[in-house]
Amino acid sequence: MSKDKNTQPTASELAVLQLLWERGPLSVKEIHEELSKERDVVYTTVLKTMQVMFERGFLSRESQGRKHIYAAAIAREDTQNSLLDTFIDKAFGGSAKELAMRALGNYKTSQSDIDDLKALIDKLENKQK
Amino acid sequence: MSKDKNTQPTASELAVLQLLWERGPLSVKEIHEELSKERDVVYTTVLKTMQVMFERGFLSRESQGRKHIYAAAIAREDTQNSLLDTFIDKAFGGSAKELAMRALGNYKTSQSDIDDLKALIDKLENKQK
DNA sequence: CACCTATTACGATAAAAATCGTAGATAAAC
DNA sequence: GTTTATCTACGATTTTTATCGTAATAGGTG
Repeated sequence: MSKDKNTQPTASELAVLQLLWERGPLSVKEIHEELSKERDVVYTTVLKTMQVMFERGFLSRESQGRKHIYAAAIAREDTQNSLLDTFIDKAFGGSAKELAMRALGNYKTSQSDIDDLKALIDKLENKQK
Repeated sequence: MSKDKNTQPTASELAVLQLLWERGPLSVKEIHEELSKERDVVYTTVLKTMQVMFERGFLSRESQGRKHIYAAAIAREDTQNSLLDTFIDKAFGGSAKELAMRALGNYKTSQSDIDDLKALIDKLENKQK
């Protein structure tokens, strides 16, 4: 009913979630292979992390033969929103607009990005009136 | 040019920095008073945090009588940019645009916010061509 | 069926961050 | 000049997160 206090994934947990969100359910082995491309990490470290995530309710899993196939049990959008919320407070003193403008100003945007943004802004403007 | 790897303030350090960025140099006592409004925290905890921050080069300080007046030694914008960078990767799979749109979509924006955004987007668009 | 080996389970440790208590020092008050 | 209140210094501990090693097990393969 009331939500857990403890529902914000840590940095390494997020790395796992990203993969599952993007590619669907995966085994520990597959996650480990993926993560290993970026940095050195031992198999059992990943395993342990995912076991903890399972306990925390961030992942679900089903057995397939002797192994487990894990899936994200929390929604990407919800999670991102919650992280964003925390981050805006922590780093931008609560100003979402400041954050958005900084993000846009500092990174490359394609024409289609710009179109999307324009559309969003129109929508915001209309909602306003 | 490129910044030290190890120079990202932690969450509690950021809370201190925010205050200093907004209000200018302050004593430990003043920071403590401010932070106490939000959550329970013991004086020496804040002191210790600030001492560590001083060692880490995040704060500078000068003596005033028997006490120290601390100031932020790292720029707000630089720090925010660096944090943003990390955050975009960690939580939004590297997409600044996704992050920006989410931030805008989820929080209230005033007309003047919208005007600012439009201006920024025009600028981005022109830079593109 | 017996052997391999991929896989899980789990405890232990390490590393990072946050918290707090005690001691000592210095200025201010008397 | 003695006392008192305010601050700093700093070590120790706790809490959280990340890492890893060892042992047990369950399936597939010969």
